[in-house]
Amino acid sequence: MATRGVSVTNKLREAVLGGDYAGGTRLNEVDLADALAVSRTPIRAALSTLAAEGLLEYRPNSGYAVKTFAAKDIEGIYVVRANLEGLCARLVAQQGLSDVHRGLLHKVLAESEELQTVESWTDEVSDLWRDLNDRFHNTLIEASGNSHLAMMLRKSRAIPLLNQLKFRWFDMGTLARAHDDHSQIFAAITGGQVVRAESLAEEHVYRSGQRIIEHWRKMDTRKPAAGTKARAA
Amino acid sequence: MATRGVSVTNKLREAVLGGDYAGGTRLNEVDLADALAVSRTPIRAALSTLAAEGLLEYRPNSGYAVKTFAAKDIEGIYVVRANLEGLCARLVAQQGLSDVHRGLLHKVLAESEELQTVESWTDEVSDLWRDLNDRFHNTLIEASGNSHLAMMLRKSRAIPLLNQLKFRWFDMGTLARAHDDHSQIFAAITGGQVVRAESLAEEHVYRSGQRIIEHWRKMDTRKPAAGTKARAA
DNA sequence: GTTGCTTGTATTGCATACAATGAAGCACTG
DNA sequence: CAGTGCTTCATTGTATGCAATACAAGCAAC
Repeated sequence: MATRGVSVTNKLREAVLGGDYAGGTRLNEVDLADALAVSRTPIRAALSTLAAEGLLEYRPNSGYAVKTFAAKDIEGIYVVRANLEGLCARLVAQQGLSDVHRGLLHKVLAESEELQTVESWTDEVSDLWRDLNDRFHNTLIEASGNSHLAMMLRKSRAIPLLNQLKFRWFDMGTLARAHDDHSQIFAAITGGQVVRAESLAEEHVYRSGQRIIEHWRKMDTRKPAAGTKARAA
Repeated sequence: MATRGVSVTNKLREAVLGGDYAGGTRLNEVDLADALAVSRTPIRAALSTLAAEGLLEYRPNSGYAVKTFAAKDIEGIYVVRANLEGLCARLVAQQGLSDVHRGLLHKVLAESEELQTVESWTDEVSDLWRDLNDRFHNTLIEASGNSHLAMMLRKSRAIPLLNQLKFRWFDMGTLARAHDDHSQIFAAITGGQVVRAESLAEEHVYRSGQRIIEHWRKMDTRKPAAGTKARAA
């Protein structure tokens, strides 16, 4: 078993990414210590780690707060992410896929294909697709063999609150399009079409980013009172 | 004045980036606490922060060690960084430069031009150029107005040991070429040549990366005994 | 000589006590 | 009544003691 510090860090990270705390929420050390049944020490370790990861904001003598993201921030993040995913696809197309990775991607695409047959977009389908989507992108990242790129992309994908939003608003048409994008990217990669792989991947991410920003904006304006210092119950 | 934790973090970060510790060096908490005349608590905070930043590696119940970078890692980092700097230049070219930023860049280029007249490449010149180079790139990043991109680039440029290597091996020819690159990039941006700005910036970083990898490789093979557990005096 | 166990020691993990800081409320003054 | 300074309290910052873990040296058995 890992140390308390590590497991608290993971728990807290999940909570923040999962949207358990509103943006701007201040995280009180003793409350967290109570809630997780540990002392303040591992809590502090976790908080400083998450702050360095960019999920929290730190102000000396004042503590940690969940970082807030405006729609404009999300836009900036997605521009970067699109570029990096494009780079990733290009690298993979250049150096070719290993049998293992090709197998994994093939499996993901087959399961995605199967998912097309469902009737309507339920939460269950949403979860399934999220898993497939993650597996597709993660496999590509792994196949690039570039650990720094992997780290950057991980950071670009870890945005508080986003997880609870992502894919909930999907419909079958959007799913079909996303699945088609994945297929095309895969085809371009296996076909050694380097430039095309890059463009497709970049465009794929960019488009899904546009959609997310749209919905983020709605969510943002729905509770503008938050402003600079939102507070949770 | 900031808290001890913060200032220790900064001191340690500088030390690691400046190459005070060999790659793989284990950082002992009590030794550091002694050396910096604080208790272990702020030391631990600093270590966990730096680990999250990717400068140190953490192993539960074993402590923190300076992350080691093989030439291949540097290569991977520079591929990413080149891409991001390209994106940065593109964004700036798209949205145009503010008067302030144009002024700053102009000043940097003027000073760089002046630096061309020196006779030989001394350490002093090296420091001057490092400053100018940083200012050029940082201004561009700031002008992009994308804080996430800024963060990613900061992480891509913060590599332990690199600072002590960078530019020491330059010569006047290399300087001339780098300065010319900067000028061209600036021209492309002010001229609104979006694609050209991107290509130039990407290529500029990529090339300087190639040079650095070369020298890193030399440095790497000079002390291969280090292996997995190099140790500093 | 090698393998496995045991024990000792160095080092990290955690909890807690206390100090320091900052923010909110209060009385006091103009 | 507005504004200012003080007091108080909640909260974070730091130090330190003790517990737990990992690693290495030494020993014993084969």
